[in-house]
Amino acid sequence: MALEASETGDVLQVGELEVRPDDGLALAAGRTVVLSVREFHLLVALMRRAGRVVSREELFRIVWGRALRAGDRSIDVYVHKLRVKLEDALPDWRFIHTHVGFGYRLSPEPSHAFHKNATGR
Amino acid sequence: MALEASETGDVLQVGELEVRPDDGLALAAGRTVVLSVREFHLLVALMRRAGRVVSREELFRIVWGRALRAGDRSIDVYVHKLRVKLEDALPDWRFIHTHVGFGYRLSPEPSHAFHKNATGR
DNA sequence: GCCGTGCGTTCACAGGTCGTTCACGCGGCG
DNA sequence: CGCCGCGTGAACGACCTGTGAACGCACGGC
Repeated sequence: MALEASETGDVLQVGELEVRPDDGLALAAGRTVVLSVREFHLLVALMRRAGRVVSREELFRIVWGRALRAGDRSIDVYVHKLRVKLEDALPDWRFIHTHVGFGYRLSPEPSHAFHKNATGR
Repeated sequence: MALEASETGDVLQVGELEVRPDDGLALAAGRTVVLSVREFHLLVALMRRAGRVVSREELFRIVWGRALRAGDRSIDVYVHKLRVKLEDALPDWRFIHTHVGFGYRLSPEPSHAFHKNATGR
């Protein structure tokens, strides 16, 4: 897996976002972001795979601990909740990008980026 | 920031173009290029055969998983879509070259190169 | 026990994207 | 000229996502 720290007091950081899995703490530019348990686990999972496209299957298995059933939209809903809270905390950045047919990818990008074809969605 | 570790298997690279088949990720000069599933598979297929002329039949079989029917123009359409997005991401380079009657060949060439008759191989 | 609140799941509708197929145009060649 | 191979824009139904809301539940206070 990643060569980032393992479970010992690690601090995940992506852009202005900082998360401490062990402490159940999420910070946006220093200010704490209030998340529910699911939201938090989902964010951690995404941050541990920052920059990569993660399939819904994988995300669901990691966060929910079981296989994703066909038609289950929980992930979409939680991604949305996360987006709302992140956008609320850091309006100028977009973190969770959709790759249609593939999954989601987390990485910091200016929210006003040209919507052409590069680094988006 | 997370280190963009390279723990995944293969990373295809052609010029400024980089593709990670396992992650469903395509990068152009570092910036991610948003592709649909078909576009992505087509690009992967071409990159795995970079520098060689690949027939439509072969490409179709690889990407679509079935035999190319006479009159099917899907390939042309997708090659075009790919060209547009690649040109959009790397305006100074042309990647997909048509070999009339034979197929397509992927290799990086300066877009302003004189169209003589030699450049590729 | 009764009620308010927060959470996680599921619905339903709306909007977007994708993949395929048409239609039209163009240049090369017999 | 007529045909063939290819480029390209558009049309269209199928499929995928975004999103607000409804539900059922667990918990804690009163």
